[in-house]
This record gives sequence, C-alpha cells and structure tokens, in this order.
Amino acid sequence: MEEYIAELNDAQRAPVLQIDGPMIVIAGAGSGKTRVLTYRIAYLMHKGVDSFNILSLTFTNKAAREMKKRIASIVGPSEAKNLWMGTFHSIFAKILRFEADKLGYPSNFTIYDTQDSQRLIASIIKEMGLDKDIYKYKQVYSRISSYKNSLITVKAYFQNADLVEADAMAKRPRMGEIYEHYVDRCFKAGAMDFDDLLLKTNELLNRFPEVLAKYQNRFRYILVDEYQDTNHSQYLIVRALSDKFQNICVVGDDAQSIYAFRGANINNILNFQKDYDNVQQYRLEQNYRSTKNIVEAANSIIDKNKTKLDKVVWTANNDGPKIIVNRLITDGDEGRFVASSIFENQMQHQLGNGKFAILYRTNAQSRAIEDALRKRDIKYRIYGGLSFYQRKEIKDVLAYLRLVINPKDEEALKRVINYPARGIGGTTVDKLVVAANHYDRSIFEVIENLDRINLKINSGTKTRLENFITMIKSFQVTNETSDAFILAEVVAKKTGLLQELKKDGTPEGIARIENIEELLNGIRDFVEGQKEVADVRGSLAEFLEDVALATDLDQDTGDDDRVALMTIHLAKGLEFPYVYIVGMEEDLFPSGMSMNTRSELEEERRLFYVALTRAEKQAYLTYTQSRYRWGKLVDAEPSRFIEEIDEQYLEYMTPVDGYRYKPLIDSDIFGEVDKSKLRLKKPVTGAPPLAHKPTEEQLRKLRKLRPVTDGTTGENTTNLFDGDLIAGIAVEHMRFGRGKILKIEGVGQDRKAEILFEKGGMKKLLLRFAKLKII
DNA sequence: TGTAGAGCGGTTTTT
DNA sequence: CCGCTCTACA
Repeated sequence: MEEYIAELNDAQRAPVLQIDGPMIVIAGAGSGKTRVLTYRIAYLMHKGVDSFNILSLTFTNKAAREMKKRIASIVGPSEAKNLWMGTFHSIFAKILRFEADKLGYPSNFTIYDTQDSQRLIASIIKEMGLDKDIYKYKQVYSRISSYKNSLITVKAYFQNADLVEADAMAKRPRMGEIYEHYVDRCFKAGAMDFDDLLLKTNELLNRFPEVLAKYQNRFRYILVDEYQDTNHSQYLIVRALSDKFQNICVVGDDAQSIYAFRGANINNILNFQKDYDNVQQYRLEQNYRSTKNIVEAANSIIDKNKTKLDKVVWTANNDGPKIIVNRLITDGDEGRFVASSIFENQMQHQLGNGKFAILYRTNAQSRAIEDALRKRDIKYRIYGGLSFYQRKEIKDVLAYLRLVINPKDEEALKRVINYPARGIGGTTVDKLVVAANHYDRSIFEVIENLDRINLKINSGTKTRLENFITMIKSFQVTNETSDAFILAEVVAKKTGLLQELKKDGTPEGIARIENIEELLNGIRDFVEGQKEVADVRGSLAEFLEDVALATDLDQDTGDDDRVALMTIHLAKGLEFPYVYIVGMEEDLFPSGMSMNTRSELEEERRLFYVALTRAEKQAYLTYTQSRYRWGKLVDAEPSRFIEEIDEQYLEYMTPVDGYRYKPLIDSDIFGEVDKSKLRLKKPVTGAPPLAHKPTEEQLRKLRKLRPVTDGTTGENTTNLFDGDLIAGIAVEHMRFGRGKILKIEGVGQDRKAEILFEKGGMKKLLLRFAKLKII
C-alpha cells in the first residue's frame, strides 16, 4: 500500500489518509480525483475497514467498474468483491427491490425509462380530454420530474399554493391531476420511473427508521463522486445515510457542474461545509492532464463566471500548441475539416483512432461528422443519442420480457399487444384502459377477467386478447424452467417479431434483425456471467434492470481504437489527447435555449470548460457560417465563448477575408456535388416581386447588412434587387466571387429563390445562396 | 382493423 | 430532416 501512497502528491495524499469524518475534495479538472477516490477506498480497506461497509456512488456504471477493477488490483479481488459501487440509480434500485414490499411495490417492479414515462403521460393527457398543445407531454414530464427531484409528492404539490398557482398561471391548471394520475398509474403498473428510484429511496429511509438504521450501519463509509451534479433528492439520501457515522467524503468540481437541467443543485457542493460539523476541505489544483495552453485557456473562460469557489488550477506540463480555431462554410465542410485534420495528425504523429474525440453540444450534430469520417474510412464510435437499448426493435423484445416478469407493466403491454399486428386495435386498447382505471386493476388483469366485465368487445377480438394472454403466460412457464437467453429466443420467434422484420426485407429490416441477434447474444453473455456467480434465479429481472439503467458509456464493444463522438455532457470525466469541439456557434453553443438567465449561461460556460479540459495535447474549435438545422440552411455566428478565451492561447486557421474561403482540400469542395439538388426549377413567369427600385433609405440599410441571405427560404432576398453587385458563396459546393444580379425570380410565396447571376461574362442560374453580400 | 401518405412539430444536455 | 399523428380508404 505504501508504494501507492507514495505515487500521490501532497494534496492528493491528505484526503486519502484521512479515515474518519466528513470531508470535501474540490478537484480541478485533470487533477487526479479518480485516483484519490480509488486509493482512498483501498486505503480504508488496508486500515481494516470491511469492504462490506463502503458505499461509493459514481456517475456512470463504467466509472464504477473501472474503479473496482483498479481497487481489486491493489487489495485483491476477493477483498473488493463486497464493495457497493455504482450510480445512485443502480445502487438504490437494488435496495428498493430488496425492500419493495414495505412500499407496497412488487420486488420485480419495472423501471420505466423516459420514453415509457412520456408515453404514459401523453395517454393520461388524452384520457383526460386535455388540449395536447397546451399540455405538451414532454413539458409535463419535465415538470413532474422536477417535482420528484425536489421531493414534492402529489400531496405536497397540492399543499403548495405557489406551485399550484405557477402551473395555473402557465395555463396548466390541471397539472396536479395529471401528476396524481401518473403516480397512480405507475404504482398500479408496478413501475418506477428514474426519479422514483431516488424519491422512493427517500420515502423508504424516512418512513422506516429501522431500515434507515440498517443501511446507516451498513454503509459506514460513503464516497460520492461528481458531487456537484447531485440533485436535492440525492443530496437527502446521502445526508440520511451518512448521518450516524458522518464518514462522508464528497468529491467534485463546481466548475464542472453541468446538470442543472436535471435538477442538480450546485449549492450542494458550495454549502457542504454547513451540512456537517468539522468538515475537512481539500483542494486538488494541479492538473496532470493538459498542456499549459489548454489549462490556462480554460481558466480564462471560467473566470467569466460569477458563481464559483476559489480555486486555481495550474499545471507543470509543457505549453503545448495553441488552440486551433477554424471557420468553415457549412457543417459538411466542418465534418470534412475534422476528418482530414484527424487524418493528418494520425499520419504526422503515428496515432490510432482512439486518441481523438469529437465533442458537440447536441446529438443532432453528429450526422455531418459521421458522413465525413466514413468517407475517409476513419473508424468511429458514437456514444449517446439513440442507445442500443432504445431502438425500437430492441425495446419491442424487451417489452415482451418485461411483461413476462411483470404482467402489470402497462407501457410494455401497450407497446406489444398489437405488435406484430394481431388484430387488437386502438379502440380495444382504449376500452381496456378505461376498464382498468375503473376497476383499479392492471390491463392484464382486466383481460384475464374479460368474462366478468361487461365490455363491448366483439368475440373475435376477445379471442385474440385471450390468445395474447395465453402466449405471455406460456412465456412465464418457459421462464420458470429455462434461462433468460432461451426465453428471449422463444419470444423473438413465437411472437412473430423476427418474422415481421424478415418479410420487410429492406436493409433497415435486416439491420434490425441483426440488432435483435445482438441483443440475444448480450442476454446469453449475461446469463453465462450469472451462472458463474451461481445465482441463476431472477436473472432476467436483473438483466432488465441493467438494461434500464445502462448508460451508453457503459457498453464495452471490444475494439476501442475508434474516434469517439459524443456530447460534451457525456464526455465529462474522460480525456483524449486530441479533442475537436465543433459547432462553436451562437444559438448552438451556448444553446439558444440557455441564454435567458445568467445562471443558464454560466452553466453553458462550465460546459465549455468541461469540453476544453478533456484535451491533453491539442484542442480544436470549429464553427461554421451556415449550418443545416431542421433540414434548413441557417446562418450562424461564432460563439461568444471563442472570444472569451484569452487570445494568446488561440491560433486562427482561416484568414478572415470577406466571404471567400480557402478550402484545405479543393476536391472536398468540388468533389461531391449532389446532382439532384442542382436541378433547376422552371422559371416563374409573371412580374418579379422585387423589380422596383429601392428608396435611398432602403439602400442605406442594405449596404449596412452584413450577411444577406439564404436563398432557399427567400426570406431575406427582399434585400436583393436586380442589378445589385454581390459577392458570396453558394451552397452545394459551388463557389463564386463577385458578380451582378441580373434577375431575381420566384421569390415570395414560391419560397424557392432563383437568382440569375453574371460573372466574367458568363451567365449562370444559381440556387440557394448561403451567403451573399451586397458590394 | 390496417395502412399509406400527408402534415406537423420539434432539438439542448441524461440517469 | 425525422418520426409521429391524423385522415382517407381497403
């Protein structure tokens, strides 16, 4: 053990060596906090603390697995086995299963993912006959989620006049009722949503002192990673559990708090000292990860934030190269630039794909990047977005499995009762839902007792319903006698799911079949893993739980040498030698939806800080002049965050020269013209709407305009007139310099601008101008 | 009841 | 651009 301790610097060593009492470690980016956590746990065990008494809460399951592995390599695998490590959600799901009966839940309760929850809410809104344009299910879901995260139960909601009034003011006076129904329906379905896993844990610990005492005694030592991202619900759990022994160690960095939208409360970390007596505070300020340029550039950004703890991150590393900033014309160009830059770096420094990461603000941005990487034959892996387990075909199979384990699971049932189609339509399901609500039973139970209920369902449908129930019950029998893999195989075949996809025959259908096969393989691996541990029973339920709480980051695909593509949120805690941060544009990053308040903007800034501090050697920032958003080309402006970096750390790659653009690789620009897009529209006859002469006043305004227009929408083309001299760049990879507009046609209702353009004696009809400037 | 085809609305970020 | 919902018809 001593040799490990010796590896640490003084600042890191101190928190490792403190055994008892509350402590907070403020750890700057790249300062080795994971190492501190790992060694601290190992050291505790070394000093005689039973691993059974240690609870360590991490941000991802992957982080937990890796830490556990590392600890096992220090103290030995058998010692490390009893450690409780994982995310809040996964740890407390396990505890809740064990204690479920106390809360009136079955131990095999289902975990609803976001989609399940939202679908249920949508259907409740419909059942209540509310206007779905006012009660948007996504908004309602996020309201309910935030109530839960603040421990506001339905009862508390109705008692809280402020909340009720706030919702009434927002023209949603029946919010509380929806909330009530939602909670009811989840309970009846034997289901908990993500927020319930925390809320119900709180309920459990509050209502049952003996249960609280049990877990307090069990978890004598508690460690919480990424404490800045805990929400109120999580905070209360930690407080309750640590209350008796007060051996609580929280680690975090206020500068990296990026989950406020999910209820994370930065005050949890800012106020930690007030929550416990005699809190020891440690700071890790030396960054071992990044070059001086990167560390100092990142500091210069975070300095702009008002809300923060005092902390100076520094590094003894080399200066390294400056951060490269590059401006591209479109998102397609951006992708191509990143791909070729990665390629160049690989050639120059002999690097594999795994050394590179491309980070973006929104998942939708990955597409253009992916296309470019594919063309260059650069292997990549995309994290997040639609994860494997969220794909339709996978969710379908899983829904059947969920139903086997928990027939009350309403969302699973509704999902597959008529998929593949078996003649049970929406009308029938609606009747069943109404009956289920009326009798206060699950839909499954209603169908089981159809004979005793007077429902207007014709005999044919009735038979089909009964057949469905019989099929699910037969699966339950299979589940009793066989393992999860065999069951899943039977399900895929007997339900006709595979059949359905096979007859589809499209490449997509084939990919879906392959996905299902992959799922089956996954289940087989899981089952075999379980057999080794010898506890085979309940394995399907456990598999489903793992799946429900799996992060995309948790998946290990084996071949790791791929460029990583992910959102910045997902990149937290990771590091890469080369990092490309793309889409550095106003409205995108910072997100247009997060610029309303100071605190929102500060969170965006912290997000940028996180992004930049992922880089070890070199960081790139790119932005475009126009980008496809919602299928439309829209103008973009450079992000304010670029300007906020102290200029001495930056190097601009593209000279700013009007709107001309010097491509890095010419063929990239001219190589791939999509012919179909170049098809010219028939000229519109009739009077051109803009043929009149502009007034002096209009002209003056026009000259001042900087970027003029996007010809696709025709919106701004009202600023252009026959005879104007313009300069610009057309999209679809055609460039031109200066020229004169001869005629504008088809602007207005038609929305497709066509501009006849003259340049050097040649006349050309151009479509879809990205940028134009009147000169 | 099933399905094709149009129309619409929606994008932050995730356990 | 994509996926979902609504509508019209078999």
